[in-house]
Amino acid sequence: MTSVTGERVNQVPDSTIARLPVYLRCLHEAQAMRIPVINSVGIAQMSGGNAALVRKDLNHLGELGTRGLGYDVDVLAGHIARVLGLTVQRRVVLVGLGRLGGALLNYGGFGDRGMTWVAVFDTDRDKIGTKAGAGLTVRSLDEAATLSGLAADIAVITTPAQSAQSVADTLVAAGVLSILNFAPVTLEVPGHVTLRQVDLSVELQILSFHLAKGL
Amino acid sequence: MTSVTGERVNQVPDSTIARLPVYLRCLHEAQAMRIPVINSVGIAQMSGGNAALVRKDLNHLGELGTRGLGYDVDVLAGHIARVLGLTVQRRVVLVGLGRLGGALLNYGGFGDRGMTWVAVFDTDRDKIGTKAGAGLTVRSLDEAATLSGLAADIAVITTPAQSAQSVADTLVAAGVLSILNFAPVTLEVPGHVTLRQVDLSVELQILSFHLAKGL
DNA sequence: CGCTGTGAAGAAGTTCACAGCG
DNA sequence: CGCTGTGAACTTCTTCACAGCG
Repeated sequence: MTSVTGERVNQVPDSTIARLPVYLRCLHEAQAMRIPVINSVGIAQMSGGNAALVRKDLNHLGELGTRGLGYDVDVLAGHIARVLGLTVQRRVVLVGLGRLGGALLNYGGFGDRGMTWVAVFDTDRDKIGTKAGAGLTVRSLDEAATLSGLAADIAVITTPAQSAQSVADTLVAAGVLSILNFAPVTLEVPGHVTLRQVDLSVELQILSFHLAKGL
Repeated sequence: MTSVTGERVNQVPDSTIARLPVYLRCLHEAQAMRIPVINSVGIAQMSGGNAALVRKDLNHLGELGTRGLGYDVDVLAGHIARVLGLTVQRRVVLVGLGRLGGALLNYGGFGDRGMTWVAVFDTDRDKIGTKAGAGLTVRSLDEAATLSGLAADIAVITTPAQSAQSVADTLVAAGVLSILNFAPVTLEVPGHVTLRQVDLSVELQILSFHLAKGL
């Protein structure tokens, strides 16, 4: 759907999208430091990237800079937030209230911008009915009907690997369009669902490789 | 020691390295299912990738397959583990025993293959001296001498954003060569140190973008 | 005949270098 | 004069397509 607003956001490459949240964080830091204007070199330093790439990335969102000056921090932050869809409040559900799930629930960085936890699910009878963080009561995922009624945008899976696929199936059936999976399995979801895998042990193994290489 | 075995591991591209841990996980699943041989199509399905790419990736490690058959699961798993340096036990320290830190400490997936927690640090006086998971006692990072004595390979940072850079500096000074940072800041480390950033809120923001894009 | 290994083609992403505007 | 915006060069990654071996 070629968006009525005529944005050319569709053309923003994935690699750029992955960097925008980082730029946004840098801009928030700049705001906290009362810096009103920043140039591509400054953003590159703060984000650990390259200035030319920063310009290319930002240019995908439009011509937001002023030649000879740089970018207005507030304007740019607002623009990135809008492109990332953070101006809309996203409704997020957590499935699997283990330690990691609990950590995410109480992780300030989320609720911060655009994300609201709307439900917590677990299969453990001892946990169901108890209060999780954020004032939410832990429920059973069996109530798929309940899930549909939540109109959740994003689901975060922090269950054991063995249950992750069936949880994902339930979520997809309930209309969830985006899944962030922390379980160490490759999930299969229909093409219209966006899936991101975060496997913590993969990260450690990559570091291990670099240690092995460096000797 | 420029590896007596004359490996050509140095030429393995980063993108391949990032996928090897995923292939390894698939092979472990195959082992659990008593599947002795697997072909590139099978690995591609299990890992959610493309068969040609799987072959290219694996071929970087040598000619490990048998034409007309596929790859011996055990042999391949062993080879990948060796390339990733998982045959050596890696000594990992955790800095910042918050909820996320606690979750990682007790996350089975780590201790599993090649990773051993050797110390836990925190600045909170109430936590120092108490037992964390894995039978470790929480210590103060002030004792940088202690840290050096640990001969840690990898450090995992789960402190608040504001303290992460100074923690990283301390770790680098103590000789740590690989850092996995969960704090939402861009860390600066010397070139010889490998750094990986995992920012959980970045992941959610990327999902948010895809929701926004899909209308 | 099936599946790996691989050159060649193609796509995607990054860096360069500078024109052009404020 | 400084910094953005951007074509063009370059590099890296992925896919294709098939030769070649078991």
